[in-house]
Amino acid sequence: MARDIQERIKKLIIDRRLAPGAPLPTETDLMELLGVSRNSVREALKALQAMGIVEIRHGFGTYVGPMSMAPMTEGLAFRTVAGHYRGEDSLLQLLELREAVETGLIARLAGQVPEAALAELDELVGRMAAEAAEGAVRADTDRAFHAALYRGLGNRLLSEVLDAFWEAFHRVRTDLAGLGADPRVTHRQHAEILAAVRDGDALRAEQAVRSHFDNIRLRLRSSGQK
Amino acid sequence: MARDIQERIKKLIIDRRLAPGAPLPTETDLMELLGVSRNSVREALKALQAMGIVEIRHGFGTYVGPMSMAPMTEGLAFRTVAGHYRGEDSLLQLLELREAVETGLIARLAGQVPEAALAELDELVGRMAAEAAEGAVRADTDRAFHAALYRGLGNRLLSEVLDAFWEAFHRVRTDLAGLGADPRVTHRQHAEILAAVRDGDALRAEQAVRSHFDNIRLRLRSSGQK
DNA sequence: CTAGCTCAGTTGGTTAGAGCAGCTGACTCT
DNA sequence: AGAGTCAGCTGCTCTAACCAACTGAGCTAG
Repeated sequence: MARDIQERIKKLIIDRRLAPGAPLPTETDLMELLGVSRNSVREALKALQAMGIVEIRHGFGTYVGPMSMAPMTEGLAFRTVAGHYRGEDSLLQLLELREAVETGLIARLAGQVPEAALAELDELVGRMAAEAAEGAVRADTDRAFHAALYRGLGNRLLSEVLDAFWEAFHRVRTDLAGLGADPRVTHRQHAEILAAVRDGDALRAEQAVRSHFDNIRLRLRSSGQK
Repeated sequence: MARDIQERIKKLIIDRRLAPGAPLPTETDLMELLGVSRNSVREALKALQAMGIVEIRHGFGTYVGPMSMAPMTEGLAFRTVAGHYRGEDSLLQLLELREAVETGLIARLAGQVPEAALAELDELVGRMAAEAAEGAVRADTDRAFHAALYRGLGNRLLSEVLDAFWEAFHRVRTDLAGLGADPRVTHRQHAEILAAVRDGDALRAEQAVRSHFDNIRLRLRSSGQK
């Protein structure tokens, strides 16, 4: 029955064509509308909130959620942490998921990235160089580079999924292993990826991405032996 | 605070190294353990259930969930349906997400698939032929083909993610557009993919996968004009 | 007249206690 | 020995009350 309530609220969003950010009926209204107690309504909303379908703001109201990939990030991260503590190589699997997908995509991107995006990537690589000189590349910069790179594929859903993978990996990594790659190597590898993509050399681009992931994997293995 | 309860339950799973299927404390126990009311415990559990982190069985108990990708499938499907009804081409985006990822992966697979897996794929293509002769290829068969294909990459997480994409797409497609591809074309295209992979011809394999998706896209467009 | 404050009203958050419903396992009767 | 029953766990739903966050109208001070 609880399942049923969730479905009916979802149906309500669909039927009313509610866009993300649109207000939903109050808990009291939903009570009457669905003919169940407030408690049940709240449990259903909590579940929908966990899936990112609704957004609840205390003292303000309930709204249609952003439908982002945040819940997926959350779930992936937890699954990976839980697996890690039980002796699985879940973090490595997550990294290899990213590697498999990103190396597969980079070839299609080579030579296809518009000038504006290349300029943005140039700026990010420049920032990496500056940050490397000061000791460590900021995580945000790395994330922005990957996001800007695959934005060129022109699929927002794909971009969000890749970003979710990135974030899940990053969160688990900083939680478990002390993060730490040689910032100068990181900078050099990103510069190489960008150069290959700019030249339209698909094979070299793929090799560059693979090297980048090899580097991360190496760091993971060395710090993970505890 | 509700957020806090969820985190503490998650922490409990991590700290106790609980594997999927392991029993969690009862609601009453969690009440005392966390020092909150039964209601709050239940709301937290509902949210965790929605994320697949716990599994609740009425009259039996609460258990650590399978941590599958099912919640992601759920979320993706809803996001796509909601977007579709609001006039977005969300279903097409989901298809292109699959296309981008699968065409990227197939090249790495060409010539690398062990004989046992090829035999399994042969069997599935054979089943497709039989089903096509009877009118329509069963969805399960198509799903099994894609699953068996990418299983060869040796990453369970990756396989689950791809399968989740497949299922989300399939569910939305059958919900929205009347499903319907020419079953003989479907069979032929899968046979071609398998042949190219067996020959180790990466380019041909990629082209075959792309054709397959082109075919689906075409059907989508023609039935989606309502 | 305006800027800022206060307070009432709305909305979600939390608690408490009661009874319902599904499942298991032991106990009993045949 | 086997099948039926019942007691006890478990989670599920409801009601009723109060707490906490936010908004906005109205009031007060400048």
